[in-house]
Amino acid sequence: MSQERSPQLQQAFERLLTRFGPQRWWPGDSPFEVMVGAVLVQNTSWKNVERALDNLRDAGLLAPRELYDLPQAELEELIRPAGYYRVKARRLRNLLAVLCERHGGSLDAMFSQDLADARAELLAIHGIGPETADAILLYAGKLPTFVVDSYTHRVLARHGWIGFEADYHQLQERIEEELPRDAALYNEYHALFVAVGKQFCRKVPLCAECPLAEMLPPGGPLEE
DNA sequence: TGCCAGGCCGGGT
DNA sequence: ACCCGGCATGGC
Repeated sequence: MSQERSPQLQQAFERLLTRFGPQRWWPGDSPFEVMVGAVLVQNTSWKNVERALDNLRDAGLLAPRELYDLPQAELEELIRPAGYYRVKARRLRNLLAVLCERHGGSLDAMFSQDLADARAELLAIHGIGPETADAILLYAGKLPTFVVDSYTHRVLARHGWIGFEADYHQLQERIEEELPRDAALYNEYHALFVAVGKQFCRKVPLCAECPLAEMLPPGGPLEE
């Protein structure tokens, strides 16, 4: 019954936090900006997203109604630096339609539902997948859902904490069952996974200087 | 120069 | 169920 839970993820969190310090994610001045950024950053570097957000901010469009009223062609031009600008304009408008037409443009209204309901609502939007939905819920809504990304997957799998074949849901369950259900912790931890991933998982996988190197299984990182 | 980045969708087998 | 291509810009 009281099954013993190994504290590996908690230990990894401590190490990453010690090494990298608080990440203060998500960059953005308002929850709405965070929400927009979550769509724009899909498979894209944050640097490019910043340009797009700057354009929107300079145009005074970082508000639900203002952005939703903008013609799609103009939206496309403004977010162009973020890449995939035609798809993303469509995806943003799909999201804005739900936000504006179902919740009167109020993020608070959208996030005051049960987490499961809010998540389902986001996932039903064309162009919003699990990672984008969770990023919006956690970073814009402060709701406790863990954001899984490719770095998270690699780190956990290479340490043997989960199989490489694990899908998004399995990873999320595995992580959430081992950590206290705490939005601030999830927030920091996801950002730390990205930090360690960028530095150590890109070219040289989990090299000796990786703060998690000592937690690797005997024989080193597992291969895919 | 080529490859990649904080995904997601649709079509083919 | 699986695999794969499309989507696009900017940085290294």
